Amino acid sequence: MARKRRTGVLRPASGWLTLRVMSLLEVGRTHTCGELRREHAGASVVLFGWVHRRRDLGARIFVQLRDRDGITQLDFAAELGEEAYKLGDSLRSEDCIAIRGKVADRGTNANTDMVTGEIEIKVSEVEVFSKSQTPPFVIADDDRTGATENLRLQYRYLDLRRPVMQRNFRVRSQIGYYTRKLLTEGGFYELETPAMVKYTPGGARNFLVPSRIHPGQFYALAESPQIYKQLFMVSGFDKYFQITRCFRDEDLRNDRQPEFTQIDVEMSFATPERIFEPMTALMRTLWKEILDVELAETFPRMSWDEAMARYGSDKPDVRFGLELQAVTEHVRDSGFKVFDGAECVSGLCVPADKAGSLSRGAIDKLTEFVKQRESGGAKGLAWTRIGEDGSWSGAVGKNVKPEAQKAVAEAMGAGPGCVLLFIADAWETTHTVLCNLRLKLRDQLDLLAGNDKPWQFLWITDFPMFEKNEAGQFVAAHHPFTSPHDEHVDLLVSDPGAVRAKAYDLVLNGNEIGGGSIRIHNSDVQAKVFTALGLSDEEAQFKFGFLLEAFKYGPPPHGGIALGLDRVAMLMTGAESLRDVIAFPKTQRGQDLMTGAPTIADEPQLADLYLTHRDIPVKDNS
RNA sequence: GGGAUGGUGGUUAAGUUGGUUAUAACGCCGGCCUGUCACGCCGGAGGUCGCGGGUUCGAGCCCCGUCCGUCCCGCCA
Repeated sequence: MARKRRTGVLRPASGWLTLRVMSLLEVGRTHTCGELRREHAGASVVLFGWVHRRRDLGARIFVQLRDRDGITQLDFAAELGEEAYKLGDSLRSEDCIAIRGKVADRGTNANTDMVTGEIEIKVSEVEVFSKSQTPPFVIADDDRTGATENLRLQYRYLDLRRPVMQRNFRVRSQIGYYTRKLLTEGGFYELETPAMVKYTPGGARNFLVPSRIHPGQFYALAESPQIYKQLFMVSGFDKYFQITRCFRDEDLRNDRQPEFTQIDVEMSFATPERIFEPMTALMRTLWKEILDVELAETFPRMSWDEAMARYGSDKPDVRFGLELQAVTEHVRDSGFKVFDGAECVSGLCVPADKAGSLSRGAIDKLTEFVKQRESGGAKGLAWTRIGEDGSWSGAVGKNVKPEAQKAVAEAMGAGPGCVLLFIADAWETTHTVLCNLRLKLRDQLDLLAGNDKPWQFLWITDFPMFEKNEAGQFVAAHHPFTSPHDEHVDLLVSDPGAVRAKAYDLVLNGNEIGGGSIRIHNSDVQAKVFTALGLSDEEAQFKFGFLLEAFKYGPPPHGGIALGLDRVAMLMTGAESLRDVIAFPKTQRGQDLMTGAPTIADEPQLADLYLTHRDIPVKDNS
């Protein structure tokens, strides 16, 4: 039923009276708090916002008024408006108000630290929309809020008022906008897929949703739209994208939330290069439009094998050198026991101009570092410093034969003043540890100093098709529909570990921001992959029968990619945590501190779902 | 599941070897102040030291358990 607007009823016929009665809310704001400049001087304006700070000088009160676009200084004084001044005197932090006043040029008194610092508003009229309790923490205009994350999450709506957070979510909004614009204009359909899907064991742990209508049965929240988007290709939609929520019930990290957002893309008749093209364009558009940064026209490609060999990582930070140098061949029979018995010996050469700060004590600390389990757990760190005369110091120098020293120095490009750091261990351990050591030295030795290319995108290609789980069985490295390279199909049976896939990741400054693959559309190849994975026909039918059935009806060759929107937002904003670009994130233990979720469901609800719970550990919530 | 680290007025932190009345800054409240901009000056209020147990003449501090935050490993594209 239509309701009569109250102001409509009250509003008298005559114009001047209307002005006096109308609330400032009805008048509407003329500007935001971020846009007034010197050229607006003299204008009469209405601003809405929150009281950011108040500086009471007695007969003159300055108030910083804040909205999402900025902060503008208000000036209250009795000569500007008696009533306004009285109200200004009563204002407190975070009151929500409207003001009317005249823009004044601050002249030589301007605050050059503020974009609106050239002007202030001489306030003649104030309307207090609502008063605020003293907030539990100060809404600081930068990162100095001081409040612990615990408290910030509990009062998330206040935390989000902070200008830095407002900026983060502006960027996030723009990422969505430009993604939709570019991909839609590029011929992609934005299509939706279900969040509640069939439960398929394997891969990430699923959140389960009990079915009321089907007692004892469950949906799963989608880990990703993977299978549905492939079915879209069977349906002939040709190019699809979606900005979609995904759910994974795995333990959280700084850059991992239980629900997160993907830019999900799939294309028919795809090759890896044909996927890279629109994704590169997308990154270029985002960086140009949002950060005004011109990215390279194409991003370099590097095979997984090369990335592992040169950086020990499938998501290398290529903003600096310090690459891994394999020296296993050169130190075979070197005379040094540590090297001779090892499966793989590899090292880093810290150049002379950076090696100065690597004192004996600093290297001892690095030795401790490489031994830690989270660094990869090497047995130790062999090292040597090369003297002016080319001699090697320490145990490595003493034990490694001169001809081996020469060969190693040559291979590593090492000269006087360099420090060489070696790990001798199993292949995987050596590479993992050196990767971690390399990143540690990046920070410790400030190796990014003077870096003139702050955004280094990289495509990592040709991932292994399979990896081994702890039981030694092959499991899909990506997912079981990933296509192997055509020339590797025969290896699926003879040597699965050697098979490389048409799978790729997009890496930015050492962060994986997306990944995808060309999918299998040939049932013979699919069958071989299932066999290599130890999946019987029955199991495959049970898990993916509907997809295999669909693939009997002329599936196009297709492939796609998924980008982590949250991670992209985190990198673009410089946020330190995913939580700073997700409006209402969960804590590391998966709780929402503001609402208290998750909570225990009551019995009637559980009964509806035919659920009973087992003994629940009683929590002491103090 | 494991490791590390933190929890002390509203907030952020200090708190020595276990010892008298638990400090400080910011915030808050009151007063003064007409050019501040993290305004300034004067005064004031505000504490179950996360929770439970133990050791002790005595615990913020030591021990055990537990809850919560953060980071990492396992796990996870």
